[in-house]
Amino acid sequence: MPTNQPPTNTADNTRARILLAAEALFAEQGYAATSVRAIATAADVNLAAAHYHFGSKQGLLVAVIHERATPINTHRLQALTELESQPGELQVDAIMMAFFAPFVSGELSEGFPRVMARIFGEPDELIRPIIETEFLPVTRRFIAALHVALPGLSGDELAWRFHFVVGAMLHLVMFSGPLGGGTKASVSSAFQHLQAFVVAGLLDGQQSAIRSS
Amino acid sequence: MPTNQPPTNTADNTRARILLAAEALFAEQGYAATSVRAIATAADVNLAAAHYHFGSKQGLLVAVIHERATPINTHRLQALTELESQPGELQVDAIMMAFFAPFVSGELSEGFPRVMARIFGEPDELIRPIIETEFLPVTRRFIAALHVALPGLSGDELAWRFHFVVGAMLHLVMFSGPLGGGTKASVSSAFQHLQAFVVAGLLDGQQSAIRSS
DNA sequence: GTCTATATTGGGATAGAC
DNA sequence: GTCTATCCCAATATAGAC
Repeated sequence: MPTNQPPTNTADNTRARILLAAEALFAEQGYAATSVRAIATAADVNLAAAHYHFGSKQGLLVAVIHERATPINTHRLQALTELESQPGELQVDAIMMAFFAPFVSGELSEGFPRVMARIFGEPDELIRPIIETEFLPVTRRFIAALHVALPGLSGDELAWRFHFVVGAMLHLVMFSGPLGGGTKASVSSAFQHLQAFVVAGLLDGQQSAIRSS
Repeated sequence: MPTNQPPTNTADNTRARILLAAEALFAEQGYAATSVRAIATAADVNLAAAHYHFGSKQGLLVAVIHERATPINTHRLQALTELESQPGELQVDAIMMAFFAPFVSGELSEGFPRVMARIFGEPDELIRPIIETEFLPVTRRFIAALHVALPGLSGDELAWRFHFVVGAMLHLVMFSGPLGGGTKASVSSAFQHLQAFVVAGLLDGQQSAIRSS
């Protein structure tokens, strides 16, 4: 009769353990500064196992991001679709909430968000396919929604502002960790500050007919 | 009589050439993905020369950043001091202009700005001393100036908002290059968008008594 | 699917001649 | 200050036994 022993290593959770260790180390050190050896060691897994399951270091990164991006995309789209189906005008702050919330849901800042914040330091050839595959489609949906909520802005203007939103979000993540000297606010409160900041930035230049619901 | 021949390699411009090549490659690929060998080759310099002049790869990075940060800091402080010495209220958008303009002065987005945008992907131990030494003092001055211009905001709130400003700025730089699919606006026009966005974000929650000069 | 052992390459850094 | 040559280590990746 199998007692509930702690998960043994010889199980097929090997793949999952590698993913968790990789996420943690990529978040701490970035991609290039992390070795597959260090990941295997942290996961208590043999080096060859990592290559067996993911093929290459790059494949491991793609898997880590895909694993997290998929549910985030689902939640973002769910929230956005629900907003769009509601009567009344689309609110910018509701759209942004739908964008931010799934990104930090449940987790602290020591994980996937930091992986994303660091990944942009890598060479373009590495990150471009990841960004385009995992995030661009949903990003376009959000920009389209903002286009409805902010009819006064051109597509160019809106695209830039959305970049600013993402940049502010990722930079916040970086400074929520050991790098944030002096700003020790909790992550959720920091995201409230972010929310107010970007909503104001997005609304700039619009007629103040907002808050009419 | 020395004719004006193209700068020869055996001159003491070796150090300068290494710095230029390092800046270009760090901007393209990031720090970790760039080898000192590649830098030496690009600079048409011997590998040992790089280590002679800068000691280590990290020393080379520090030198690259210091070389550019120093004049930027000077210009930023000059502009800010001039603003503070003028009669009338401190304007948020003038402060931000003083912060942004020296960062992109003269240069396109293929250089130091991209180095800065990528550097945050590196491990904290590498970048923290650089940030604190080269940028934190001037950053504090700007936050203090914003504190005068935005008396309604707490110090915490202001610190966060400044992080957002920096994050938006650095992300803009990344997407002004090959990564910016579809958003091919010129860098200066992009910075005008950035300026409007962050000023609105900074002003959020203030009484609209601005524009009173 | 997991391990040992290893192939192979590339990179940081230095010694020592010039 | 510059060069050649090299040390030494770390890294990705794979072959092949189990």
